[in-house]
Amino acid sequence: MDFSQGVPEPTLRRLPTYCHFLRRLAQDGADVVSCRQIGDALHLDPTQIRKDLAYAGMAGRPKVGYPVPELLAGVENFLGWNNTQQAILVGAGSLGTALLGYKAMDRNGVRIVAAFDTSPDKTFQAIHQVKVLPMRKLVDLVGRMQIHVGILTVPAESAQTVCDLMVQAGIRAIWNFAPVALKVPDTVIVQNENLFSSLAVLSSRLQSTFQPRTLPEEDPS
Amino acid sequence: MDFSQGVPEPTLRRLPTYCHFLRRLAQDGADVVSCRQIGDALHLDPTQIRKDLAYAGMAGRPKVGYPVPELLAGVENFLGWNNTQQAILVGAGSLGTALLGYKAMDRNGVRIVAAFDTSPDKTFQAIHQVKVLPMRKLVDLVGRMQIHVGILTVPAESAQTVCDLMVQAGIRAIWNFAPVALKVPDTVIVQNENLFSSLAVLSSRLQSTFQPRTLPEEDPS
DNA sequence: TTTTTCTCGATAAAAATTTCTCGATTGGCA
DNA sequence: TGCCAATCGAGAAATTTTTATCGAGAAAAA
Ligand SMILES: NC(=O)c1ccc[n+]([C@@H]2O[C@H](COP(=O)([O-])OP(=O)(O)OC[C@H]3O[C@@H](n4cnc5c(N)ncnc54)[C@H](O)[C@@H]3O)[C@@H](O)[C@H]2O)c1
Ligand SMILES: NC(=O)c1ccc[n+]([C@@H]2O[C@H](COP(=O)([O-])OP(=O)(O)OC[C@H]3O[C@@H](n4cnc5c(N)ncnc54)[C@H](O)[C@@H]3O)[C@@H](O)[C@H]2O)c1
Repeated sequence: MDFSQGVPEPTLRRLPTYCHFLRRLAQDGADVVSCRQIGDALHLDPTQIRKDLAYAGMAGRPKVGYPVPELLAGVENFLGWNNTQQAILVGAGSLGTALLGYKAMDRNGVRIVAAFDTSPDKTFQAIHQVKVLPMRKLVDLVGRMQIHVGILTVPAESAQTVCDLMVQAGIRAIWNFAPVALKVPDTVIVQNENLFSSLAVLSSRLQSTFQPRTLPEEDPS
Repeated sequence: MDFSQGVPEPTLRRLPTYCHFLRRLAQDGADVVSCRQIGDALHLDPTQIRKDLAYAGMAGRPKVGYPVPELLAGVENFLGWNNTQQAILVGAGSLGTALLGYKAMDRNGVRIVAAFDTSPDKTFQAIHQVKVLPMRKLVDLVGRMQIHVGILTVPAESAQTVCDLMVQAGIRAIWNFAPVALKVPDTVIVQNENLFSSLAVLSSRLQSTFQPRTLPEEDPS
């Protein structure tokens, strides 16, 4: 398999889905699983799954499939989900609160160890067992705890400012929920999460079921 | 331009970003904008932007660029964001509450007109001015108000049940936040929103900055 | 007016990704 | 044991998406 370019992003995006499915399978006590089974459950092409798993370094056996526990462990390991990254979250608003309360995060590679906010109403409280601190504590805490991941859930207009602060503090990867393109040094990774992108795909598809964009060819009947 | 296959999904996912940028530009009173400017601001290739805009049916003028108001209106119109879809949300928990409070939704093609939940603690209250109703009211309301879009924010184990109910009620498109592959008839559109996909891309990238997956060639020094 | 420069539109090339095909391996079963 | 069916792995082909190139139009400058 060709690793010179790293793993294709689409593959990377599918792997967590496999993980989730495999976990349920493991709970149900399944020993082995074939790509076909996974494909049926997840509505994906078996060949593609096989290729994705190969990227993650997993091999199966003909006629049998993949051993579920090994496969799960292998994929989780590949994604770096067994040594959880510690993260901070900035912006303990609606979305921030939801993320703080999202228990599944722990099992998926990230643990939020502290939140930050400007609002005095929020600071020095705990939201879902995570302390909310004032912004001035950010740089020190990030440096002291060697935190690499920052989650950005402040309004769009504050995003760049907060981003700069994160970078200054030593954050290496930013998960950005604000709908802006952050400016960062080359050494910092930004992953944008844009809800409206998905929504656009949905509305566009929906719209085209009402009034298809393509005029149909003459019916050959 | 070739519309026989519909618009490419990557294009569709980029369009909302352009919209957001254009809105700010329009607020600032800009008359025209070139692909180059957009590309600089959004860190994208100008050629790609031009192609995306062409898919949306927008044309510019050489040397000048695109007129901002027309471009914005055109893209919004293309995405169906000017005749807002009404939607219901099921699962008024952490995430559901955040979405109900997300004001920007209105400007991006979807208005949540009602929420539903099984928990008696939640029902008959209003969250962010949206009423939360018990599940038994769902089918009637969806039918009566001719609602086509459903937002699914219940725990994974309830997702399929709720999905079936939505389909039965006449929902045509489901925006699914639960990490499961829903089973629906062909006529129903499902758009999955999987946070952990993005997170996987982020952690994988971060991991490879620490220990690149590719063994480096012999150092030529 | 003429020249220069910028930007679009269309087409072509390149790259990435998905899908297909085929042979090989394995386990089950007569 | 020997055959059959299921499944994997690898490479080829097809498709999709991104990037590059070129000519032309339009404004600004000379
Ligand atoms: N609510 C959603 O469902 C949702 C979904 C997707 C994306 N988003 C995006 O997430 C961001 C936050 O949305 P929200 O709905 O949670 O908003 P919100 O207003 O509820 O929360 C924002 C929080 O950030 C804090 N804040 C503001 N400026 C700050 C600063 N300079 N430094 C630190 N903290 C600051 C505020 O005190 C507030 O607590 C927005 O950019 C929004 O576009 C929200
Ligand atoms: N919290 C997050 O940040 C987050 C992020 C991404 C995805 N998700 C996903 O969104 C879903 C909800 O997450 P959450 O954190 O909001 O959970 P939550 O427990 O806070 O909320 C779930 C809500 O759904 C309601 N509910 C449960 N079963 C129901 C049913 N059968 N019919 C109607 N309502 C029902 C509950 O009463 C509760 O109000 C989960 O599938 C989760 O994986 C959550």
